[in-house]
Amino acid sequence: MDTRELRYFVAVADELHFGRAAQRLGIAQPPLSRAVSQLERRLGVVLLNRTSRAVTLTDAGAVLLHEGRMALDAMEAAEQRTRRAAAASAGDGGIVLAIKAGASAELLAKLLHAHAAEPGAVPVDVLLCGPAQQGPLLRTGSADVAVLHLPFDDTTGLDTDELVTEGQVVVLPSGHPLAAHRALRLGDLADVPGLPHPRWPRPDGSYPDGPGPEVRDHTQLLQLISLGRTLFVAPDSVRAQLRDDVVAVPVVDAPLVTTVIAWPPHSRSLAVAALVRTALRL
Amino acid sequence: MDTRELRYFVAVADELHFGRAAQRLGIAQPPLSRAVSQLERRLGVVLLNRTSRAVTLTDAGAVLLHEGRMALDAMEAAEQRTRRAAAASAGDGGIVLAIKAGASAELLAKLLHAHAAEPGAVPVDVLLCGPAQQGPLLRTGSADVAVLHLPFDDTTGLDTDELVTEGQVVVLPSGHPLAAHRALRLGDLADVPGLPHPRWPRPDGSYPDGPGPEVRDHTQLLQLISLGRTLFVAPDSVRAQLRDDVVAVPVVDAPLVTTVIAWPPHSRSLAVAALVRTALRL
DNA sequence: TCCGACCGATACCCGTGCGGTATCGGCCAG
DNA sequence: CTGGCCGATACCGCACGGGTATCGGTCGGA
Repeated sequence: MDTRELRYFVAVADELHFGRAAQRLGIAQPPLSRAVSQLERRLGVVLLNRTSRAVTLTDAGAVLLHEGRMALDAMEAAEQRTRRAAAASAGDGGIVLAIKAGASAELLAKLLHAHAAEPGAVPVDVLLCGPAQQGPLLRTGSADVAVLHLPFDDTTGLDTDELVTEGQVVVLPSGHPLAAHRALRLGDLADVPGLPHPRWPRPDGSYPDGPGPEVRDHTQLLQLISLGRTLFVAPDSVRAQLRDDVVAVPVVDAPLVTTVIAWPPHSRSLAVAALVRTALRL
Repeated sequence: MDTRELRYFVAVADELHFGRAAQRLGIAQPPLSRAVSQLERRLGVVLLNRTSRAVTLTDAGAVLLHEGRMALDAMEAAEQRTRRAAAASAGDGGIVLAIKAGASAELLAKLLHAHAAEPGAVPVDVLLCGPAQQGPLLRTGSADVAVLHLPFDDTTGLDTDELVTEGQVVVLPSGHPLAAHRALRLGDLADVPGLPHPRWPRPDGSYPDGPGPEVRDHTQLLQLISLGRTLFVAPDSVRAQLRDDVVAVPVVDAPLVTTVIAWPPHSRSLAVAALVRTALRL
């Protein structure tokens, strides 16, 4: 199977529309139709049910969409890591650590400090990324190690070690009535008048519908909270970054958040192994 | 990156010889040279150091060999699983379980029996394979679930659950002086006169050098043992399959063998999940 | 009921690029 | 110094991918 055919099929399966998929791929529609039916002929499997009004996935098509995405990720990972290996042996660039921007700041600082103190430590490039981006970055080879947070991030197919587990707090405007409580429950936060939950961008950049404000980063978020426009549930450790115009109140029934360090399962990099070892000693 | 170029590069990196690699791929040598240097140009990375007498891998080339193998496995897995998904929804064929031929026979029988008793159980095709083949079969999508044995099999990149842990025994001809012992150590078995360790075939079918007899399966092996030509160290559970012309003696310092059930980390198959659940209940 | 819009498939043409053969250039052995 | 080995280069023919034009089928609205 060819990557081209697979990329084409994934685009069609995503869009369920040959025209839009062709546009996304930057080609015309007829070659796309041809390539997909050629793939079906090669596999001997019907992947899509087409009518002139709708395109739907068959069971086999759903499998290929899922498995094919992994395979394309693996291809991209091979390419990225090869490029980075070449850059590394040319002397510039070290290993890349991906972490959600604004998360586990203190832990990250301690980790980088401890790592730098090791003899023969490889330089670490920190890649601050959006929510739930660390896993894909690892899987596509754009990063060598990542810090991620269960149960939010998906670790399937990655090797991990646990670093810390913590409860969650809700961050509220300091003047708000709820801020006076010693503890809260998720039910108390579901429909607070005037404090809707914020809306984060999806991977494709669009925002879900809802009443809350659209946010892109933590600075923006904290400002919106201090303005009394929204609230925010996050792990305990965000407290270290809060100023006194906002208040953190424990949420007793929020799921525990486990911070883990993760790497691709077949990693052979000694540098990654050393960094993980350092992290586990913290 | 194209699968064709990657397959070509992997072949050259394996053989470290363009001519042999071309032969293995079934093409002439010049297109192969061209494809590999085109890949290098596309990546902007030197993968091979060539002289007219020898070809060696660069660091980046070693990375691409490793990562590229994984990526090609993933591509093949996508293809295989799609084909099998189509066959499954056509009604024929169930999930494929890979297990080393002759290993954990009793456990396998219990598992299959328990699974068959479940309501709505999917049929299970058992794929008996050679040593250390289960991992690759899972990774290339030829199997959905496998039983493997630590520390012999490589589980990197697979999700696993432990089933049982057991010690090892040495299987000896019943008349042999060592057979009278209650327990033995690995050191006692290293150089037993007249009883060299058997030689198993490598994945490519060739045999390593050594004094022991070449063996291909357990029947052959047991026959050679009863003939007094070799001995064999294996997990406790092989005892169930022994006849009285051979004797099993515990090896006290042999590594413990853990039997695990494994599946690809991103498996979404409910049938696999059900089989794993059944296995854990045993 | 019919027309128009939408959507995927088909027909046909053109250019890129893959694979083949022939040959070159460098390197070690005898 | 020469023959043999090995990878690179040169050149050619054809298959295949991508483009435009068009068809066939289906739904919605007048």
